[in-house]
Amino acid sequence: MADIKNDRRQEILQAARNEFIKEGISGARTQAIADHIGVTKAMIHYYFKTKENLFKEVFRQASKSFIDGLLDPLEREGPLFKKIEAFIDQLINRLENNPELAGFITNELRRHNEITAPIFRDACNIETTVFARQLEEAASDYEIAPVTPDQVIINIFSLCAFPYVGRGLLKGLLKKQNSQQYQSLLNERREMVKDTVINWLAG
Amino acid sequence: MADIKNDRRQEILQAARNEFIKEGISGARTQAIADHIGVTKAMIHYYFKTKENLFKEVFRQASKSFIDGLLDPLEREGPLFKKIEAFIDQLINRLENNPELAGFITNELRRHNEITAPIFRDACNIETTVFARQLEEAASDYEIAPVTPDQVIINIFSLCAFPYVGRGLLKGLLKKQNSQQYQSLLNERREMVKDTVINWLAG
DNA sequence: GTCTATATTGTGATAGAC
DNA sequence: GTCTATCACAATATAGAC
Repeated sequence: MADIKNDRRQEILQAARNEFIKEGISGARTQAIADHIGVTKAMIHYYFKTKENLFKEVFRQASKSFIDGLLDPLEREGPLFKKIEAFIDQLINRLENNPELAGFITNELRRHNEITAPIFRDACNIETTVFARQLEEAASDYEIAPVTPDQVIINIFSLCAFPYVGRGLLKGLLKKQNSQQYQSLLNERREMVKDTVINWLAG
Repeated sequence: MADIKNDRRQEILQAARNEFIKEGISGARTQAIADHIGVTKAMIHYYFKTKENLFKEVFRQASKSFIDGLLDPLEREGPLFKKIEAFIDQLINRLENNPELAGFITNELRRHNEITAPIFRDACNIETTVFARQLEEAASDYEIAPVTPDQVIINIFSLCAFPYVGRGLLKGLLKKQNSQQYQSLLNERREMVKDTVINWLAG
């Protein structure tokens, strides 16, 4: 039946997602994916033809799940600073729920840009027009310093995502061998990132 | 002679550095390293025994070159905000001079933590006692908000490094297909990062 | 020190039986 | 749809000649 066929396909995709996120496309092994759900490599070929096809599908879904709706809080009606806080909350929630996802996406974009950039670009089919206009108005009313939406988004993403993507680097630099020590630093950051961004804008 | 032996060793290390930074340990090929300097793979075995040994040596040098002296501006005498600005300048200089280095280190730490974390920890043999004391004094004099040195360093690293490590992600998100457009965003950031950090501390 | 040649294992892909 | 068996080749490691 079509349902059985679809189930098996989904099962492979799920196992592939785990393997690719953990190992990257270069380190991932089709054998490991097959083993994990108790089928043979031939099944992967049957449903996806090649490892690269399977990777592309995983990367597409990973990108979509990370990006979809991410900027929505900025596009709703409401006061500027409230919206920024809601956006930061949502971004940190996503990072917290899937701590490896952002690192996977950034790294595969770095190492295999040819393959991944078009897929990621496609997933980033989102708008920021409301937010851009609101920033401009606030700046011309002298409520905030004159900044571009691009730099606001870079700042917020950097402050939120790097502690996850660069976790190992920061743990070494700050000498936090204990993971709980580092996690409590992360917990403190939610309000701290909001302060950092708002203070910067409010000047 | 010992010098010739040492030269060839260095030559292999240099080629390996390029290959490993570009491909990571999983994607790197010993054949590619050998080809690049016109020797055979047997040479690599002669000087380093295994690919993993060679990688460890490359990662050790990469970590040291990134970390050594990095926090020095914070440990010198002088006013707090000047020191922070000098630190940000130096960090961005290093990222600019070697845009792939931070991404390499963060990713190998994520993917091969068992191997890399001890090496990186060893490279991070640095002090921040002067800076920590200065932050504490400024906070008790109400010159700045009460913050820990750890969070200051996380904020600065995030704001400086993520635009390089997560370049592909941000380019997609901001729809900058043109690399020059993205580079000019990076150029604007040097002063902007300083503002962001100082405004946050000054409250 | 450096190379050629080869051992050994791993890895993605696929043909063909059921 | 699923498996067994196998191909073709890539990759690291290494022995042995020079």
